[in-house]
Amino acid sequence: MTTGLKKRPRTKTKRGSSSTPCSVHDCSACKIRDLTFCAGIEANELSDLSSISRRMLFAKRHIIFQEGDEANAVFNVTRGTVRLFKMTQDGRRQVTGFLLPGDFLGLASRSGYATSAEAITEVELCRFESDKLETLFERNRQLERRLFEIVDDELAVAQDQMLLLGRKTARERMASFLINLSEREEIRGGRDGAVYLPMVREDIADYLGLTIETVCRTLSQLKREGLIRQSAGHEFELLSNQGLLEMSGPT
Amino acid sequence: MTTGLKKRPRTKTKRGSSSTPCSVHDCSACKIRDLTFCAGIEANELSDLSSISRRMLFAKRHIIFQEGDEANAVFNVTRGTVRLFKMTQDGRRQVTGFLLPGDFLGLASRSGYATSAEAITEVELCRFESDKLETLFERNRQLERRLFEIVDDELAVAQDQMLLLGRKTARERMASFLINLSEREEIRGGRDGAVYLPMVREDIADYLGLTIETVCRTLSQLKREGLIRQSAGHEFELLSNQGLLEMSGPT
DNA sequence: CCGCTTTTGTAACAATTTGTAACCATTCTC
DNA sequence: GAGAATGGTTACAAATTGTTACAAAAGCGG
Repeated sequence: MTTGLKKRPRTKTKRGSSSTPCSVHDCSACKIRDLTFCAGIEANELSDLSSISRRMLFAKRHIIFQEGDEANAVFNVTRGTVRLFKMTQDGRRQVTGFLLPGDFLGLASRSGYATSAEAITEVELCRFESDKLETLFERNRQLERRLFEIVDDELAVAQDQMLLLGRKTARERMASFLINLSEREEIRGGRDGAVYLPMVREDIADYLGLTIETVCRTLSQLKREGLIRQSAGHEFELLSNQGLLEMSGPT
Repeated sequence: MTTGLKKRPRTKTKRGSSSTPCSVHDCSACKIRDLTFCAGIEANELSDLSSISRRMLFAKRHIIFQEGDEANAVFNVTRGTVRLFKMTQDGRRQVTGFLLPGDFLGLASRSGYATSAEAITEVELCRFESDKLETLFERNRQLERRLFEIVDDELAVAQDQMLLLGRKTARERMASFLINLSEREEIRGGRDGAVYLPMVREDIADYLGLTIETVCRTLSQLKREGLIRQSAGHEFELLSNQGLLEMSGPT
């Protein structure tokens, strides 16, 4: 690798103004509840959850929260795609994750949110104020345990990503990325072998520790080799899951 | 970066045989308690903690647990240094962290321990069986919350490491590493500006996503530039914290 | 204390990835 | 609908880092 020092001009993001004010949400109608930390909650307790959750809408490119902001709420994505990232003062960026519907966001240490969160597409979120959630935990330990599990999983995912960033080649990173997204979309009811990539090349580059150009070149290579096909603007098809899996590098 | 594909012959590790059978431990005498999740526990509850903790000793290079092992215990390091890592089938390794006295280990998702843990030096641990700890949590929510905090912190550290692996140069990585260890050792009572590196170059390389040679080269460079000095085999001195900080790359 | 192994250090060379630049396509704006 | 801005792609040069090879130093076991 060379540096990653390049300071590319980055499209301006917009601050919260266009998020709709909160509106009440009905958790019992939530179609992706089983993917979230709200899974496994008793039917008669769903109203508890509904009562403390608020639906929010963010337009494309709008910031949901920023690294270091005081963390007084957590969220579930119910629609759209979110990017989490850290920035350096000199403009380098590391995307730490992409969130799909059902994913959780808002983890924080004592120094506030650990990353910034930004809407890639239009995004709909369920918002839970931390202190209200704490109160609910008092009565529902199960819910708390579920959240704990989620954090543990996040940590495991982060460690896998360290392996990718520290020890995998560009091709392996791209293959890992495509397979990972494809699997996650399949769980959410996506068509097998189809991958939707709403993020731009720069997002992928900053996620995989590469440059835009390397991402482009690698994608082109994979196309030439018949492993993937670009069926539409942001739509890809994985033509050989097997081949990509082998290429993604051993676990 | 090039590949990281190189499969170096690695020194054999030894399996648990040389860990001493558990012996009871007195938590009230623990000198590093304030660094661990046992911090902030009431004096009259320390005996609860003592009753479920067991002291264990691991010789240099011995495995404490392996990635995927069923996770039925967590640990605190009380003496020595531990490395956490993930391995690929083809022999690549990513070290996900080095643990010093006071550090916690044993985080796991549902699929067992997320990483392997190995003693770099002789290591002394406090072992807590998970189910006994769970029972204690029922009576002491504070303890549980503290553990939660620790996991959150780990996640934040992991994300910082992603930034390092994805976006920092070799020099910046080395500088970050030295400063980070120095700060952690200072908290533990180490001499200011002194860093003890019990791990070998290969460990550092696998932690920073570099090769042994690059680690050597970079350390030599830093020495030539008067930023560090090697006072003894594994002892280093940071001669310009300022310079290293600047070099470590912006947060 | 000696001989072996392991670890560290250095250098020359090679390779992957990046940097740069030019160009095209698409979308947005006025 | 023209022009600007954004996003994507490719070619080629440059560079950091990896690879290979070998020597020096340190550590270890007998």
